[in-house]
Amino acid sequence: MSKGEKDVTIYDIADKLNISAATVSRALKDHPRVNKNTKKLIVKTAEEMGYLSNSFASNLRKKSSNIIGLIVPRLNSNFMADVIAGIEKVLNNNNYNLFISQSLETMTKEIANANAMLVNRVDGLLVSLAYDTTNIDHFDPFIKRQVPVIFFDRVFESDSCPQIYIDNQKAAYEVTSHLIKQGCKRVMHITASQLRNVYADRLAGYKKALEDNAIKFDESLVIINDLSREAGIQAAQQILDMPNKPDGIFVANDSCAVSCMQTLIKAGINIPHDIAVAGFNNDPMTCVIEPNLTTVNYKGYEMGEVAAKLVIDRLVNKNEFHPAHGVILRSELIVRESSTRIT
Amino acid sequence: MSKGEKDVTIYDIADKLNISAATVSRALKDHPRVNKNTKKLIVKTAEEMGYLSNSFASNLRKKSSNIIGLIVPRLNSNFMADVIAGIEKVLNNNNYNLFISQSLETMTKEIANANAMLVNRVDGLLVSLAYDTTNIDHFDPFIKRQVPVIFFDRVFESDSCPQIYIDNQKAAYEVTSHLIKQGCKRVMHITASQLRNVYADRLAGYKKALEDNAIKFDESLVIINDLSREAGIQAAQQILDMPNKPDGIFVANDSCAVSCMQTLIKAGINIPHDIAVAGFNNDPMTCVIEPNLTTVNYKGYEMGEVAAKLVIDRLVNKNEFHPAHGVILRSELIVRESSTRIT
DNA sequence: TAAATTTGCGCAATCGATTGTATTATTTTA
DNA sequence: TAAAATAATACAATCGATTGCGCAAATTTA
Repeated sequence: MSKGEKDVTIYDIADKLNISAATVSRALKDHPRVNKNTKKLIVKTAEEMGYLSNSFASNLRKKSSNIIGLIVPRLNSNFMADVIAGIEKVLNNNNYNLFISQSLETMTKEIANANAMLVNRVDGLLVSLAYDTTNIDHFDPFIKRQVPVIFFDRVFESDSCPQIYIDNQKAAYEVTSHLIKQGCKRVMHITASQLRNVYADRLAGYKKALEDNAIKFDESLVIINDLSREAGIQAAQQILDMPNKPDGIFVANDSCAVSCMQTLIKAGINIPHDIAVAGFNNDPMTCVIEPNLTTVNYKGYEMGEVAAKLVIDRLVNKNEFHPAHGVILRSELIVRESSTRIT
Repeated sequence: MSKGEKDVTIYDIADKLNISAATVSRALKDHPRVNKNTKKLIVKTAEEMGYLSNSFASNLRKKSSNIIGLIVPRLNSNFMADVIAGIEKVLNNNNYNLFISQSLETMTKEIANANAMLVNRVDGLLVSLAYDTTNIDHFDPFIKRQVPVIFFDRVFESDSCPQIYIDNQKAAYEVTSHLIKQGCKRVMHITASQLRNVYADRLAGYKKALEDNAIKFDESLVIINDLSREAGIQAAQQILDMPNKPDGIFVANDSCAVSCMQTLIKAGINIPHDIAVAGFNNDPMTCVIEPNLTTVNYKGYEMGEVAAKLVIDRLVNKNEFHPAHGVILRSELIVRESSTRIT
């Protein structure tokens, strides 16, 4: 099988140069106590011999992997792509690698992912929770081992883990208020699992806006589903069957909002005049659908950066997490035609 | 710093039970030469003590990581999400983990990613190439070390690496033929870097279809860009400036096709009657744009599965790669309103 | 019942890099 | 020039799991 020449080790280099492996090791990591010329020679020889440091050995000895784990619900969104880009930038600058996995919105897979991260001994963990995660016991082993765990976007209240998110309640309040200002009297809200802060807070913001506008909260105007495209179609059908239809809809994500809109439009509903619609996330899709979708924008890239900086700060600079665990990032309402009645 | 109790090792378990570490090690991996009762006791004790196998030590000794690397141009597409899901399913079933990274379409980052994979000693590597990758020298170290490298979708001709892709030429031929059948006489083609098989083959298929329909190939009807949304807008503007406009456009990906269409429509062009349009990939967006976009569908999930199975087969079953290196998967033309003139 | 197997377990080397503690060579200081 | 300080290198233990080999006990076979 392995006709391939054996991997070159620091011992091979040491033998060749008649020096000790310790010096080779130190030279390769630019230790100050090694003579400059020796260093140069060693580095050159290592290169010539095709040396590749064995990270297993190194990690074993150093008890660290320089790998940060990332667990997200899904990868196929622009938001997550931005988050990842932000994380990668910071990690690369600090010589850390990223281990990515997706839970596909299930706690089961999230647990499996966490275990994989544990076994592969990541030095830190960044997490955005799945829909149905009811507790975060699966992250306890990390905390016990002093591996920093940081939640972003879909966070979980925990004293041991910092959290990064936007003010979802405020954002939802703004969306709902905006719809009301456009003349909506019966605003519907479509959202997902109330286990997740992002959806619970958005519902809270929605309720608060109703309240502040003296509109009575109507339970029948709230739909909780998985915010998938299919769910959007179903929700639309449900709306079409309603005798007393809403005149505004605030959907907690864009792809669901879009499919819902499409279905409504096909059924002859005029948007925004019969029903005004708003989404959340500012997905590229929002500018493809006609009329363009009002939505909430927030910067995934920045969120990724902040999360990564927090871990790095903890790992590299040995800083304890700031006592105030929450970092709240900015978001903005983007008004487009799907909700514009007054011009 | 680390007040956390030290990690439990097999030696701790061995001491506690007054047996050897060798037996503990064997018991934990269910070695047949260990008594069933001893095994049970060891497993139970390990659990109680909160034992976690140290993969560094294990990997060092076994010279394998059980990690497969994945390098893709971008993560934020539905196609890639499907691919990844397919890969993960197969890998999980075989007790392998996945290490994901994105090149963001640049060779520089692709090389950096490859090096990270090398350092972290993945057991196998799955790759879809960036736009501007001109050679695959950065994968040589893997091949030298007998680490299987498999290309999918955006492949590179190489004797050492199997390739999985669709028949892009045929698919493009079908798209172009379809447009011609709808009455198009001047079909434009918008595509990307001809370094990549997918785009070179699509151009070839486009040319072949023209030829077979006795239409002379016109260089000025081919635009090569990066197929981004912005590029689609630019391309549309370029078209609008043309004195002799095309009456059909075949774009090599959907998001570019969509933004191009949007721009054309805004300028008063009627699609499909003035210009018929077709894309590639069957992104969800194709059913959001009006008129819905004709496109080519191919199954990312299956492609991921096949790629992963190939590595696993090589690693687990020690099978050499099949002499016929290419696996060609099925694709299908999906005709929608953006190109339907005849009904 | 003696011989041959099989079962169960331990010894000790090994994987390759790191690092605290010598040790030797060189330079500086007194 | 001897003593002290510094620079450069080497020694050897260590990280924790794996595994070939050996040995004893238990079981089977003849």
